Amino acid sequence: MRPTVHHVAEEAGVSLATVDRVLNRRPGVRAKTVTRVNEAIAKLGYVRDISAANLAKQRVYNLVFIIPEGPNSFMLGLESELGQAKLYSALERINLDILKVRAFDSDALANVLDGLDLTQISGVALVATESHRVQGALARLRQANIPVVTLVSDVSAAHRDHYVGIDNVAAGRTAASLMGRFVGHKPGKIALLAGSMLVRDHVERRIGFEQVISAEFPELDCLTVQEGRDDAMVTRSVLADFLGREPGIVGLYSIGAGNRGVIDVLTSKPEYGSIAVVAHELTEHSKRALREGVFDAVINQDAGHEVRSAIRLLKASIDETQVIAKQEIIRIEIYIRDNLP
Amino acid sequence: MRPTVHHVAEEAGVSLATVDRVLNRRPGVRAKTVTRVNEAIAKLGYVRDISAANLAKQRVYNLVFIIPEGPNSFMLGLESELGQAKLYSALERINLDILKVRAFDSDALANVLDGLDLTQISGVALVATESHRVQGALARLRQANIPVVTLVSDVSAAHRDHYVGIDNVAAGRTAASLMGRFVGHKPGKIALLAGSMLVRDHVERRIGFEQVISAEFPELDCLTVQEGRDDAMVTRSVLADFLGREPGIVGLYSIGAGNRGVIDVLTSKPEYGSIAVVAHELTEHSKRALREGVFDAVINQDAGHEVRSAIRLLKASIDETQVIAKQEIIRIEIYIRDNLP
DNA sequence: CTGAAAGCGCTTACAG
DNA sequence: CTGAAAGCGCTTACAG
Repeated sequence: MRPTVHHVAEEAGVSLATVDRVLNRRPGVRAKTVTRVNEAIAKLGYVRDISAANLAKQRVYNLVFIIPEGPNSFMLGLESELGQAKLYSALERINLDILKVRAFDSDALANVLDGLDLTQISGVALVATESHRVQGALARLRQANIPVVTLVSDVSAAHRDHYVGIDNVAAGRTAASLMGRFVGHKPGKIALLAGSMLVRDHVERRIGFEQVISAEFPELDCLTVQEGRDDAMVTRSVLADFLGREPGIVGLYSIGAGNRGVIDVLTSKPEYGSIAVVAHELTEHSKRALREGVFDAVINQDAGHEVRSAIRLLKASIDETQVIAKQEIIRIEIYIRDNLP
Repeated sequence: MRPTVHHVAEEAGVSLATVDRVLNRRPGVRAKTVTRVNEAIAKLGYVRDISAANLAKQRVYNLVFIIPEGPNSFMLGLESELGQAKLYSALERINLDILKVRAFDSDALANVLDGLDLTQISGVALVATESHRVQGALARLRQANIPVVTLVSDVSAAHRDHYVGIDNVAAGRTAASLMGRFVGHKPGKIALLAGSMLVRDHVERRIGFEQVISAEFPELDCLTVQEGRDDAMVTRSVLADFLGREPGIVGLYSIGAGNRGVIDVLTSKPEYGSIAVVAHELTEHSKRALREGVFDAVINQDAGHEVRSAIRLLKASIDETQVIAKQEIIRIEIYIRDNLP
């Protein structure tokens, strides 16, 4: 049988209240008593039963998720996963608040962060757009002992406790290796289409992509990055123009969102059918594009996994417990027509 | 505030004990009283706090995992994940027992299943080798109301509650699509190497693979399947012989385990360097093979995810609660050199 | 067929 | 600085 606080109290010759004080590092216990209790804990191999503790405390975890608003399918998917998570989290005394903020707008993000009532919040997860103000706001949270997790798009490591997302340089390299093989060593130009070069994830994917193309597929030539603002409408006109005026394109790497716009353009002219396409994020649109042969591969990160992982990491920070490291690694998933979920 | 048993009792005008009887469907309550309590539950939207219930019950979940023994790296990985899971599961009153049985030996498996003490067990997960006797043994478990989950290799759906693993036909199709692209539409022969044609997963992968090759890459010719018993030594000699006597092989699909043997043979002669290779399961060996360009792609299923999923599914069956369906889907993962975890 | 009281492992005022 | 008692939401003998 697992030892309980009662066993520890008896072993240390103190009361339950004192054991509890030591366990929770509350002040007002003599150093000598602390030592006695800690020795008893070590001797018995006592491990606290967190659910019993939470029951007694009537603890509630108030977690705030801040995500970009707008018609980006991936972010809508993330939001829907958060909705799902909200339902079952309630059973574990976890409250999820979802706040939306303008995409790519670091000031708007900083405003939301600054507006949080720190006395009401146990942890924060955010899809970051980095800026000096955002960094300051995050520092304030962490000073208040509120754990911060970045989701999908990171800030520099000093300003958050964890990053939940993929290694975007590696994702770009992965895209490039697939692209090179799909094109099949015939020379040509590669079009690059991103949401914005202001967010770290898109920048990093591009870096990884160009690394591998220049090192291993020198016959391919990466053109200047076009920006579609992760918006299907903008993407459509930007890409249509670009393909119209650049002949000899054999491959397209769609770094960001806006896949609907990409698909519209690619299916608008028969000659675009031969372009090898690697895109990001599995959505209903990109799944269909894979099935119909418009896209050749999609690199994905599992939004549901990311949401659950962020929740587990925040809760573990708050409880000061361990997570299972391998469970929290977000994989760079490759999808082709045949392994769609 | 969430309603509790106290609120339900008051609303229904009964005692806590009676509420508890209804909640747990215990006998000895008048039908009329049952209705009153259920109405109160519905009216208040009461949801039982499982951790409080488990605390009161001092409930322990005894889960048995049955996996094949032997030097198969994937199964050793699965075992190590089970070891990990054992550590943290203890915190949630879950006991894991790991039983090992000879690989591909359905009688040995049936013997272990028949030997289980059904009064001591809450749930069973097994890597299945199917047979009539195994089916019978599983039926006996399920009659005793013990949930059964198959892991990695399935039996027919009537004999288990859940299957935790990938769709192996789709995995085979995925391997074929990659193979076809990697070979690059030049004609040639494809070698197929499996562990055993007695296990469903290997049979299914082969079916999927040949479907896609014959439909979409008619220039490729699949040769007779060789069996390596998921053993590196056996695999090595079988494959070396085979490649020695079959000229014109442009691709190799390694359906099962025994990757070490495959790597040894492929690196033994320079002319094998041009063979496109798709294999299964990410292990230290196959990762190295990807990095060094010996393998072109590896199809993987995440053993850690499978173990955790099996535990969650068994626990949910026992508690009669819901799981998050999407979290329990095991993905057909594709790894190339660039997206290794 | 039903209920009052004690207990699961932990925490929290309150008293001293 | 320390302890006795009550309580978190649920379940379990025991009594009637």
